[in-house]
Parts: sequence; structure tokens; C-alpha cells
Amino acid sequence: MNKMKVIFMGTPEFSANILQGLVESGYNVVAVVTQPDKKVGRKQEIVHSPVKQLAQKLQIDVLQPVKIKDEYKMVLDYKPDLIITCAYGQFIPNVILEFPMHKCINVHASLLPKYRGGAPIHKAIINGDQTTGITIMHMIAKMDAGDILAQKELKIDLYDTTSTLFEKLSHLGKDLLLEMLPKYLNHEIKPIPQEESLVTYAYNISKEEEFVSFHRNAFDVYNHIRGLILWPIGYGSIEEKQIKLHQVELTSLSFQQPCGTLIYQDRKLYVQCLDYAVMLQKIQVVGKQVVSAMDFYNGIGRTLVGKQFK
RNA sequence: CGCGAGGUAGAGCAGCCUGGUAGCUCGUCGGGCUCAUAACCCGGAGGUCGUUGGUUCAAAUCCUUCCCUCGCAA
Repeated sequence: MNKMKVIFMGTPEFSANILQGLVESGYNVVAVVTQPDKKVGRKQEIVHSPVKQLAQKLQIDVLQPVKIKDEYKMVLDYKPDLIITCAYGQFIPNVILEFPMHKCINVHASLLPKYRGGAPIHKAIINGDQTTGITIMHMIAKMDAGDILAQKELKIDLYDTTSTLFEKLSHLGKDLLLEMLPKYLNHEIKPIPQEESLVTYAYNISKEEEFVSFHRNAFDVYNHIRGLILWPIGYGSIEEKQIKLHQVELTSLSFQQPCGTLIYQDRKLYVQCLDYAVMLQKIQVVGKQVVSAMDFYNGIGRTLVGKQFK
């Protein structure tokens, strides 16, 4: 069994955790496929994906096709018996999907058929869902549409952010994968087709979705902001300034002020929403450092009290 | 050379355009008020204005070198 050749395909931190689990459990990962190195940041430094870094540490071969659609041969040369993917970042051609004896399975961070696509964790929080989870399914040519092999639910806590949920789900994904793999390889799992009528999508967060409007109920605002924590961080706009919202809190306070008004009271800063106000904790004027609400107030914040976020 | 913002007391900022005694809020220290306080009042300490060179009678302010931070884009 351990001789079975596994290829892992993934890119971000989330998938690196899964890879780590596979290797620790003794699976024979013969190669890792990840996105090409990119020039990143203002200095255009070349950065390796988290999966590549881990693979190098574990001394596993790394493949970085620019377009796997055209460069599939380098993958097939390893003659994989099973391919496991998780947030790889490219569409994988059928010629690869159909090659392994045990097919190609994917770890996805939502309860499919809900939230197919690249930002299922963000969307679950932004939409105020109370639960999400991990789905492991077959890969087919259509995005996240394969038959379901295993699924596990996870409660979303009121204080969860995309950051904390990433952490929890990556552990859950790893555990579920390791739990189901032996059964899967023994053909003890019956794939269940996804209910097409329940399909929803969670596409990657767009620039427009990063803008946080306070002209909604506080809970929606709160969900929106915590759903973008870790990355990309939502922003509000007041007096021509963009303010990144790194951390806010729900309150049961409501001020007699228009929506979006910045309020200072008892050494705390609030923004009035439709029903209640949210309290600012950590924010960042674009171009500046991340600061506490009080630091912000001590600087330019005081000049903005009474003004309104758009 | 991808685009842009910024580096001024321990913290966050203003001042720079239109050179001429270093300013604001918080913190800190001391004193006062108070049953009490993170509240309020009075007072003090703390800055070679990121670095290099230049212009000038005079540079935080204008020009220049380098370093660092941050936002966008990827």
C-alpha cells in the first residue's frame, strides 16, 4: 500500500498543511505540483509557494508548470496512482484527471455543493453562516463539481475570522483526508453526486467586495470585515481617506447619528450602522501602519469624528 | 527600474506648498480635586525633525544620496 505513488497538487498555506499530514502518515508522495514562483511585493522578490517550501524541506520533487494544461506530461511521467489536490490554482486537464488508478481527489473548504470556487471560507463568514466544513470529492473537469467522497461540518464561531477558520479547516481537512483515504483506497466509499439545485459559488474576492459599507446592520458589517481578515482586509472610506479595517467589535450601542458616522465616546471609537454601532479596534490609514483605535484617534482620527464613512 | 503614500518626544499625528523661537492628542513623572477613578484641574521631563551632501544670513520646511516602513498591483 505504501508503495502507491501519490502526487500532491497545491499552492497556499492551507494545502501545505494537508501535504504535511500526508507525508507524516507515510504516504509515498513522489512529486508536488505547485504554481510557478512569482515576483512578489514592491521589491519584486521571488517567492516560493508555501507548498513548494515544504516540499523542498521534505525533499520531494517539485513541478511548477506555467500552464498545466499544456505541460501535463511532466506530471504523468511520475505515473501516479493517486492525485490529491487542494487549492492548486489551475484547471487540471482531463488527461491528468483520468490517469491515476485511484483517480484524482480534492480537498475543498466548504460543504459542497455550497460555495464552489476559490473563496469558500471568506464567503461563509461574510454571509454570516453558522457552519461550514470540508468536502473531499472526485475531481472532474468542471470546477468543484465532482462526486462527494467525504464531508465534515464545522461550526463557525462568532469570533472566528477567515484567519482562524483557515486554521481550523486546514486541520479538519487533513484529518478527514487521512481518515477517509484507507477506506477510499479499499473501495469502501460510495461517491455521492452533488445536488445541482443547491449549487452556489464563492468566487475569489473582487476589489469591489473589499469595500465595506456601514449602511447595513452591524452584524452584516461585522461579518464582512471579519470575513476579510488575514487577507485581503476590508476598507472603509471617509473624507477621501481609505481606512483598512483590521479588527472591529460588535456592540449593543446605538447613537443618534446617521449611518457611517465616526463617534468618539469614553475613549473608544465607534461607527454607527443601521441598527447598532460597531467599535473600531485595529485600523490602518492606507499607507500607514496598523494602529489601535486610540492611536488613530490621537492622530488624525480626532479630526474625523462626526464625519461619515461612505 | 510596476504605481503611490510616509519616516517630526515612548505612541499616533500637525507643521513642509508660501524657509526664520518645535506644536497637538495620548502615555509618562510630580502635584491638586475626589469615597474613588482609565474622569477632571495644575505643573514637569522627554525631539541633533530617518541618513548623506548641497542652496541660504538662516532648513523639519527647497534640491540631492542612501536606508527603512506601508497601501495598490502581481
